[in-house]
Amino acid sequence: MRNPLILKLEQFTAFSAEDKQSLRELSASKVRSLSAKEDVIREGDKPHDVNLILEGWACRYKILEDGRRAISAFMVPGDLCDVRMFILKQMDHSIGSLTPLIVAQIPSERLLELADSSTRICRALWWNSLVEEAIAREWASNIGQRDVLARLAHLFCEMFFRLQSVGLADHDTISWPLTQSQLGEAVGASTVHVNRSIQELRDRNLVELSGRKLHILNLDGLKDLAMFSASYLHRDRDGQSLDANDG
Amino acid sequence: MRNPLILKLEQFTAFSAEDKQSLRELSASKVRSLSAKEDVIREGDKPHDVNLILEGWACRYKILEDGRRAISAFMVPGDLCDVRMFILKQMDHSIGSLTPLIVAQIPSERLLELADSSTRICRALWWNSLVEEAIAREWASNIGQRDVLARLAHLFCEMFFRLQSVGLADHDTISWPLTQSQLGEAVGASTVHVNRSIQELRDRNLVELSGRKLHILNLDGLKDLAMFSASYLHRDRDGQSLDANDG
DNA sequence: CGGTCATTTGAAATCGTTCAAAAGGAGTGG
DNA sequence: CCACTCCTTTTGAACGATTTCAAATGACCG
Repeated sequence: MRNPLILKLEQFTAFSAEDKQSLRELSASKVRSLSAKEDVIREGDKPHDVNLILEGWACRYKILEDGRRAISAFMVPGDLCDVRMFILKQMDHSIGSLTPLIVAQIPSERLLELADSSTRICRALWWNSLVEEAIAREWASNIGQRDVLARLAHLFCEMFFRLQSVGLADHDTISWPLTQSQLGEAVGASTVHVNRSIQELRDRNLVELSGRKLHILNLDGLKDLAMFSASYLHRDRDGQSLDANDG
Repeated sequence: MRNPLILKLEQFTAFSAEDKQSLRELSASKVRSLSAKEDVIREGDKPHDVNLILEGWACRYKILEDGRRAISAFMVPGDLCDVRMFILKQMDHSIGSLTPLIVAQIPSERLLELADSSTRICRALWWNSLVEEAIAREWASNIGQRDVLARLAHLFCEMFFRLQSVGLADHDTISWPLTQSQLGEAVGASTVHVNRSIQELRDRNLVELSGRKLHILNLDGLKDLAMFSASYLHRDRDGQSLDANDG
């Protein structure tokens, strides 16, 4: 199996064989399996390891005082859960599994050592945090300015590109483990309305969603409806100047 | 005048006199004045300087294809506009002034040098980016899960605490330069609805908003309504262990 | 085959938008 | 100080989007 972290970071710069080897060793750290609907980390925790998702989906969430759950991000293979913990005293939100999950628990010292030892890897990790921030901002403006139909279309586009970049898109199809109610917690809409909006996307022949698979029938149409522009994902090898040349 | 960047970063760790001096010199870099409604940086730009806001308010925004403007963040004195540009090839959104603005244009090399020379400052800057990311996530869940009344209440709370931390709150009053239509672009609501929601907040004796001033009459009530918890602002000196002891 | 959870449907109630217009500042030039 | 203008705030009313509640249907698991 290709390593999803390496695949993702290579969107930024080309690694040397040595870089890749170090990153692969990192992912071979203590591997942990979780089932669906468990917490990887809980709000208030001060974790010592960084969790790298190898398989499955997770989400960042908060429980509001009135009991509802707000999902603020989805995380898929290649995503690092909590790099921020080098600095922040405690988690201000929780991370929970949405499917059975396989994560590598990377001791934070090892990650720091690696970043210190290779400028290329250090920059790539930095790039990665900045892209995560950009995704968070895009999420906010997605939810703030679009109607629910376009929000869903936008989310479908984003997850398609993100999974594609870690080798998890099969042509125009990705796995889609989310229930409509989880989708509602993410886009800020009721389950009923999510359901009706998905039907509308289906009627317009943009997507097909069944059997935990999302099949994108008309990517351009979906992007138009969502007003989606992929620039915030920064997949354009911003760090080319750092490229290693021994691949 | 106290330096807003120092005040802000000191929420994380206590600086030495020397640290403070370096930071002060940074803010004395080329100072630029802008009037309201200008762009500080435009989407697609590749800036070479980092802009530090010394006075005034700015916002991050994108223009959507249908012409509407989505505001995804407000920026106030002490905020650094675009640290991300060390890594990313180009801006994926614009930054525009909302009031007349005074910014220090810090050459990126100087900021990097400073970060290299002091672990304390380096960590404080890192902390700052992570808090910005947390603010972006909170923004998303604010807009996704709350009704417009609570969204406004939440934004009022956030800006109050942020301005307070850079010494710009006068007891329970902060300056509030935003028009209701700008507020609408930020919280994802029509101007009319923003107006009616503000009236409701007024009727409930939570805030008073007039003459470009926001007067908070009942902070606890406002926080309850907003389901506001300040933990995401990480004002609790997470980096205490790095504290200098010569203040 | 029953039980549980996810999806779908209908209808009423609520929230928020849109359009159009009036009222209220704040600044400018005479 | 007034008249004029521009911009923001406020109001009313109709319309549209979305939620809520309640119930039916479908899918999967043991």
